[in-house]
Amino acid sequence: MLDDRKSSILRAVVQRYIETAQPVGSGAVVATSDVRVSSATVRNEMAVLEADGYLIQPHTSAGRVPTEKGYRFFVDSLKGRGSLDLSQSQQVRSFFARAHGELENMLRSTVHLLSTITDNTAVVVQEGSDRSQIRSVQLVPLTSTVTMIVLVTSSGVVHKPTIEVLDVGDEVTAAVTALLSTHLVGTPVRRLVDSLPGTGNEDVDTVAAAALEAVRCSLNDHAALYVDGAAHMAEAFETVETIRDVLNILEQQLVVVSLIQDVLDRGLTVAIGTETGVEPLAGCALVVAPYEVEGEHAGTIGLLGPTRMNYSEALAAVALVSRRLGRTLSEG
Amino acid sequence: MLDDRKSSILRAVVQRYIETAQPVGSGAVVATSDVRVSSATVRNEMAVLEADGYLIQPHTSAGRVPTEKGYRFFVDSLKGRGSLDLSQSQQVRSFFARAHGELENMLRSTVHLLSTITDNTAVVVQEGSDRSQIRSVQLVPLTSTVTMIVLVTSSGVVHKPTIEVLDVGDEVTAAVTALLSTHLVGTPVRRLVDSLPGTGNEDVDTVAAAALEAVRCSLNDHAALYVDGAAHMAEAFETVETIRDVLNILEQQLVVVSLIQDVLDRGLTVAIGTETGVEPLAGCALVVAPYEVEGEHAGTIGLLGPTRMNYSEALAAVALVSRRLGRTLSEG
DNA sequence: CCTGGCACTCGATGATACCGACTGCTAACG
DNA sequence: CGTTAGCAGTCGGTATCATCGAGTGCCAGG
Repeated sequence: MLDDRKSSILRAVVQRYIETAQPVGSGAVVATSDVRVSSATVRNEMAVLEADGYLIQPHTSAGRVPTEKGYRFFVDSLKGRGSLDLSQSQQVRSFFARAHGELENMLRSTVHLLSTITDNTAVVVQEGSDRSQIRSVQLVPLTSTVTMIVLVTSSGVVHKPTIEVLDVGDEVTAAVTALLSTHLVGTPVRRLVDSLPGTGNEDVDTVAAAALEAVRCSLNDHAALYVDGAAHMAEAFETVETIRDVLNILEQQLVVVSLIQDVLDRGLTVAIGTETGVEPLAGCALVVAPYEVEGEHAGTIGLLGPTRMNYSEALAAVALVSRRLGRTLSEG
Repeated sequence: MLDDRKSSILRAVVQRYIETAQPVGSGAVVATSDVRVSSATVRNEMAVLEADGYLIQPHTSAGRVPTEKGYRFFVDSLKGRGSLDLSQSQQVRSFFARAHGELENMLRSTVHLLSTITDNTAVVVQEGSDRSQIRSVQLVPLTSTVTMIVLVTSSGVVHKPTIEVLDVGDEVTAAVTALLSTHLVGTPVRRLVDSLPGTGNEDVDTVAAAALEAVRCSLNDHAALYVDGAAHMAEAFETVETIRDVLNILEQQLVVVSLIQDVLDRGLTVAIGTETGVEPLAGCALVVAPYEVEGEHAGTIGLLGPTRMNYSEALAAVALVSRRLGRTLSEG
């Protein structure tokens, strides 16, 4: 599509724009890229790139700014070649060397790490691992009418739905716990039984059915979202309206989770501007990478930044952290 | 301290400034307050108020803007008289009528409600209720070396610390679960036993001791923070720097939690600007109210906004929501 | 095809003037 | 003596205008 020289020029424009956030002129391209031609030639090429939709001019006498198409070309051309500087990868390494403990905390720290080293907003979506098993299930009465079911999966996720029960005694609770334990513990969460065999005790059967239903619900919704570094958004954009819009999106967990799953489903690792499909994120780009625990997809980590974010660094960071996170979680 | 007229004028200035975010001139005071004097008289009074530190002039030919001292006087003068409009209190009522379910979700929705009806950033700090009891404790092995302890308190909080154990069999896990259950269930979290009696089985004793220590740690830190509506900060301030600073603070859970506890300890319900003791919050005000579950302090809800926030509304909202939340949680 | 040169465009910057909101002061008034 | 009308003065905000310069498109010559 683009010959070598156009491609070099385009990459140089994007690179430079990412660094300076200022429109890039032909002179700057000659100074920073490896093309050995005059600025006049670059001007001619840039006019073509503009006609092809890779660049635009904010106004006649300004330099060029990349369009989404321009960013897309840039990102595609650097796939796989991202790199982190030493201190960053050092930080990641030492973090995962020290990392331990419970899943929730682990993800919370990971999202903080990712945000800190890249100066962007980081997100982690933890999905219900399809193949994880139920490790434990227990009914805990909280009040006379409310009982909490505590269910732990092998991936370390704790579910805690509540059900309303007309007060039954401790024996019933214990019986239901035993019944559920027998039939659920050890089974994969995706192959949850539809119903439980009757026990002859009506109270036990009623409570057990309600509990099973609550467990099913809880296992289905469960996709937890962790966000960190939203404050970086205030540095990335100049107008408060943009910041407000982006923060609003970030607070809608459902939107973010489905956005990320959608991006992943489309086989992308980077979604630029309107590619996200979320209108207020027009000025943003999202870089994602799934992580795997024991060979199974377990969640996704991502970085959200302005379209002029440092893609090379973001891709490398996301790739490294997802790999390390998966490995650490697999080790348990 | 201030005579009736000065106080009326000062209140009018603050009220007006809260509404318009513009410096308030003597003319505007005459138009909006109930003082029946000329603007010249108001000017004289305002000069005195400025000398006394209640107001400042951004520049010579502008109206007056309240100082922190001015806001403080205003807030003190309306204590207890806050009011919500009908649709807002209606929303609160219908929310709590429908509200049910598990504590974590409950608090998450509450903080969202509070943020929505007031158009400010809302926070909820859930503290470990001192008198809540341990309802259940169980060891759940996740991997061969990591075991999770799931502990549920009567307030519905689930603690889930992990410990590392050199692989012991299921019998040991079961024995430790039984041991801990016997000695912990039913005791208040603040009167946790120091040690457990020996059982003669060395593995059981070792694991039990580790588990007890982990439980103690987890029970001690536990103050969860919920934040919603941070996007409103982008509407409250005009400069991105301010927004960034405030968002940064909001992401530091520890700072926010101790800020709120500190404000409460000082017996305040409103902390204005530097009264918060957190430098980047100089332009913010915090309105807080504790909530009680079964007569015991269980946490705090708060609203964070610019110093020119609507205090009357905020005080009323925080008071109403904390009362309702406490009542709903007490019912279970 | 490339390039030096050149006229041109247009945002950014800065100077200048003007408007208007608001003040402080003073003198008059009840 | 407190209050008020009137008035001169202050100063930020806005509009106007000229200037500057970065960057462009185009053309003619290599």
